[in-house]
Amino acid sequence: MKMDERKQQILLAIIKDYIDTAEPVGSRTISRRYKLGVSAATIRNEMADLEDMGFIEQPHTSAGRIPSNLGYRYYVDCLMQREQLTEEEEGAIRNGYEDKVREVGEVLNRTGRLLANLTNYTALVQTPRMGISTVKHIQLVLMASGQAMIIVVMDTGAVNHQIISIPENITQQDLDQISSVLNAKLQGRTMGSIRLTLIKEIYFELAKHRNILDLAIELMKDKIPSVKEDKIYLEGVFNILNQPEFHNVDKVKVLLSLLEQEDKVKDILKQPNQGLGVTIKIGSENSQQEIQDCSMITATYQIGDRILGTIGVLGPTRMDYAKVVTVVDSMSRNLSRTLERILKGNG
Amino acid sequence: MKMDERKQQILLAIIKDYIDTAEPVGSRTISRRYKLGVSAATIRNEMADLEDMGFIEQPHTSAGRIPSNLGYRYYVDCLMQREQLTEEEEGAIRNGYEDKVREVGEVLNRTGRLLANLTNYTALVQTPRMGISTVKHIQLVLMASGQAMIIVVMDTGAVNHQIISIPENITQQDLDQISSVLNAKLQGRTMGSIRLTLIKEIYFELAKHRNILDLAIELMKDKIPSVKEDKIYLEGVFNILNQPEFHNVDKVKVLLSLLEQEDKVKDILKQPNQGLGVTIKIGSENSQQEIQDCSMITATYQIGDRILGTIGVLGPTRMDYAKVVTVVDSMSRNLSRTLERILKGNG
DNA sequence: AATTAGCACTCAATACGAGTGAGTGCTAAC
DNA sequence: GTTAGCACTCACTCGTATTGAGTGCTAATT
Repeated sequence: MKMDERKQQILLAIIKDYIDTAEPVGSRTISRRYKLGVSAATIRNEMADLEDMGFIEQPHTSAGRIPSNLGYRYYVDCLMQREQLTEEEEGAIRNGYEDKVREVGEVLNRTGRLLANLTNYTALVQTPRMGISTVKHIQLVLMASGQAMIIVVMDTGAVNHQIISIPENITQQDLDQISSVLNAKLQGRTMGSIRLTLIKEIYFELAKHRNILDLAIELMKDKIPSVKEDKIYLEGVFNILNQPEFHNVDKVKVLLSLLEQEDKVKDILKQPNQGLGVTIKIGSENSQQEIQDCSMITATYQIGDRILGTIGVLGPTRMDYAKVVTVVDSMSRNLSRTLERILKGNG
Repeated sequence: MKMDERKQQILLAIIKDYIDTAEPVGSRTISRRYKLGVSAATIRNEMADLEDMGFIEQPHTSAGRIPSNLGYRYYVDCLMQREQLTEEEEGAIRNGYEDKVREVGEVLNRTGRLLANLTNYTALVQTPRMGISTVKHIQLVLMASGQAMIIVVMDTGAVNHQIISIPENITQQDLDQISSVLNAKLQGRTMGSIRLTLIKEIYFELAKHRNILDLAIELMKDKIPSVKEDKIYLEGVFNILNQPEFHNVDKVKVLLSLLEQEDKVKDILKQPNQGLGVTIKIGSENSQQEIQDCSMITATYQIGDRILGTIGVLGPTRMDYAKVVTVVDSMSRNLSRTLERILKGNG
């Protein structure tokens, strides 16, 4: 069977209508609502063909058709025309980050909120991939005897801290000394670049201060590289409650408990990434069991040609692809630009 | 009408049964399930009285009775016996904080998780009220020309940071100088104690460095005191999905969108606080519209006789009060002890 | 050969009515 | 004061139409 012009138009009509109404759509509806110049009977015949080809399916015999995953796939690949942003939306994106926003964390946060608000689905924003941000400052603060806090500030504005155990006899002066050595050695470096050579340099530097040497080495080897840089900003989780497909509490529970598990959420975005541009995963194309009746639209953001991370929107397969693709694309470009401004602005 | 012994027993039976089953309970059920030594008919008569008195109500004519808010109130005030913790639960609370947990934030976090897990409702944990924690360290880091980050470490282990604008010509050396003055003046002080006298001291100290004086004063006056210390840890939000009263998505939506609004959540815990011990708010006793068919059980935690904050559990009015009261009480005491250990342990 | 009108058929959804059962209130007897 | 008995209520559950949107097939039409 061949996919001719008319079949395409009918498939398009079915998908558009279904995205709108969330109801199975029948031949009558199409012939009434869309001016295709043929009768319902003809449409019925074509629909039977489309079903044979696997693009649409029937929930039950006497119902209309709904798009299959394959149908959506054909739609986004061949039929869909991206929706233009309204001026309002364009404005919202453009003004999303007032210039006073300088912290990367804050930028990502706003990105998530905007994505969720513009699409009415759930937004996911990944922090920039480790290895791009560099250490700006390291500080050790004595909290109590035998306890210190280590604070690592990245040039992105990210701040990480953790409490660590130290020998009882270490003083704040000792810590200051270590801090200054660490700062001298690590400033401007990425986490990934902390290598043995550096550790040797530290060793050499502090060799005469045996009491703090071990601590310094430990920090270098274990504590600092373990600073976690990746995090997912989740926004608009509750938007799914507005979708008719989630009117039953059990489905909500499945999805929400997935989104509660941070590592699983990370996996969702950590798909082997297909280069630049917008990626669409439809239903069972998603590897995670729990979102196999959802679709994800993602896009990477970057500086130059270095990909930093991914942003995405998660919604039911019956999602407004035409719109979401535009929004995600536009937001990812804007995010790239904004990060470039912030990070290149620094030294 | 008088509340005699038997009425009490019947009310108690109704409430226990309803808490268990979430179904209206009838006279037959009571006479069968609870050995009161009287017939269903007698119970019916008593129930009619209890209804007149406002303690129970009927959803519709031919249904059993359910407790009214007033009924629950009478129950928790006069009838309820606190449930003992199981050994398991007691163990969980006791071991909730292994000794390696030294950060206040982490302690509060675990408190929330434990509360939610033990009760199967939603847990709310307020951070210790400003004014108790003292400044441990202040650090200024130059991020870019005209931009710096200010980091404030409290003795509780809380770390706050924000990006601020500074004059273009300020160098890291200038910032270090300010840092050291600020540290000298502020270490060991609470946020609340930053007063004009201190600012004058700074002024005196830095008078000869005109270029950084303004910045230092601004930090002291505006930036540092505005460090936000209060936050609510929310845990087990999705536990409400397991409650039959939230089987319909619209109710879920109302509650979840309330819990999304941080300031409203703060208000919930910020009720004028009734001294020590456990406080119970039932249904319409809550001031917030959205939780008028929920109950809140809260308790304060403190060091010595200084109240630091509140923890609480939010569930449907049909909540297992006997158990939750015990858990909340026990957790709040344990939290007080733990914080005491951490905070008094420091200098 | 493609299209369409017509028709029989399917089946979820809705409506309806009878039956069930848990519950009540009232009354009269204990 | 308590209880047995009874009539009554009313949500709930079935099973049985009824409806209506939808289909597939066939035969007539273009």
